[in-house]
Amino acid sequence: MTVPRAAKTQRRTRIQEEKEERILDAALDVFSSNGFRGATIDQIAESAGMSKPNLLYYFRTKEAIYRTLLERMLFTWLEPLRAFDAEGDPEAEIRSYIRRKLEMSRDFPRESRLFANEILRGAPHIEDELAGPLKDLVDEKAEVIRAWIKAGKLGRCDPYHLIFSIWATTQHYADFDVQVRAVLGERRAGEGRFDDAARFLELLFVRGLDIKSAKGSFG
Amino acid sequence: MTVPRAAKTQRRTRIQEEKEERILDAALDVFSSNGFRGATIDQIAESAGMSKPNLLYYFRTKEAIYRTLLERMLFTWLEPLRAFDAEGDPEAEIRSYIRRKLEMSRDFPRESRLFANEILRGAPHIEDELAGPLKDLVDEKAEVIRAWIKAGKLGRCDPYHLIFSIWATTQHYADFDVQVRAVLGERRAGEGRFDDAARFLELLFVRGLDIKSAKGSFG
DNA sequence: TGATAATTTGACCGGTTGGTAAAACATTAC
DNA sequence: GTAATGTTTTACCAACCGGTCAAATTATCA
Repeated sequence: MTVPRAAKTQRRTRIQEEKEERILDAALDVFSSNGFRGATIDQIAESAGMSKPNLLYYFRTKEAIYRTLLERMLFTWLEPLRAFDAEGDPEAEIRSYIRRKLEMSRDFPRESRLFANEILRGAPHIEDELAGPLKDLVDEKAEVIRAWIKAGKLGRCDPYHLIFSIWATTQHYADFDVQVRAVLGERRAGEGRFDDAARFLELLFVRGLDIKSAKGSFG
Repeated sequence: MTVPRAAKTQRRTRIQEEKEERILDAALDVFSSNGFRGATIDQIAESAGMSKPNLLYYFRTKEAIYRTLLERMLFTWLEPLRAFDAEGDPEAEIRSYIRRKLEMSRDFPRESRLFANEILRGAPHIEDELAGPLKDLVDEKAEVIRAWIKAGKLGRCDPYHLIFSIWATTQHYADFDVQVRAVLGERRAGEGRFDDAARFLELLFVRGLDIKSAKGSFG
């Protein structure tokens, strides 16, 4: 029998681990730039340097690849928000949250686009994830922000929309990259635009939220 | 001969106009929620209440429908930015720009998602539009903002990233609607979230940009 | 080395999809 | 009414696509 077909009980051979990684990387490329429906197994297989049946030996279906990718991505996507610390200084926390999210857009644009794609389509694969773990986490952090407001460390504002606006502005640089590049033109072609964005966004939020820093302004 | 096939010379029959409109509306539904590749002609045809060959009598290809939709959408999408007035009061202009964009997210979410989809895919159909007309318009408005800054009406900041951040935050409510709803839960289920968003965003930007209003604070 | 299990390949299949051909049907113009 | 033009339908096709199968090949290990 040749049943195992990747991860039946646990990770088996070194070759399995290696190939699966190559497939996932190729799939991330293809899915993030073509969407689930727009991606073909042949494309992924070719990009991973193997034949379609060979790829299907490691992942039984296209869906299986996609789901694996989504799972991994969701975890890292939430990492920065998890790091948001109630004990920390509001200004420092918000600044570093913005910076972290911006770094993710710079370093993992494919993951960001994969996520954007899924959400655009109505999140058919992760609706439970959104209404469950994500909502809980956001609720928790919103409470932190609300406490800061009550303590007078922050101007009054809706913490949910605050979080949304940080997500939106930072992910924009990954998801709408083509547009950003087209508009900026040759000016600041390289990674410089991420530094500019960080500067602008930190200023916008720190000032806009009327944050009273414990240790005064950094700048 | 039955050659005309929709708009050979000019708009001909009333029936043509009517059917084309129905097709475009159905196509907007289908394209915006499934992407170009994910949409099928059959789906569009069914949603428009006609047979596939009948639909193809009005638009020769799937591409043709998509292009028509994109063209229309781009025009209205840029409308709010065009309305941005150099002569106006900075605070009023930025407030109304935010409000207008937010209204577009509320009233035309399908168009917003169609656009987001196209950009996510690398804007294959509208790259010229982005690097040409869009860039020119943004350059022009960035100059306006820069002038306001020079005149001391606005704190120093990068006008391009300012525009990006308004785009991002406002379109977020259309493009990431599922996520927004999931996180907000039953709380503020209806259209109320747009009012909350408007309140938050206007506050964030007016304060964050350190705008010195001619007529003092509105609130 | 040989047996056993893991991996890879080529050939194939059924369903879907974008699009066509041609004839039937409806509408309008005279 | 009838001829010309505009519209709709039925039947169809070729390419693509997700996935299977069985045989061939390679790696592992006693």
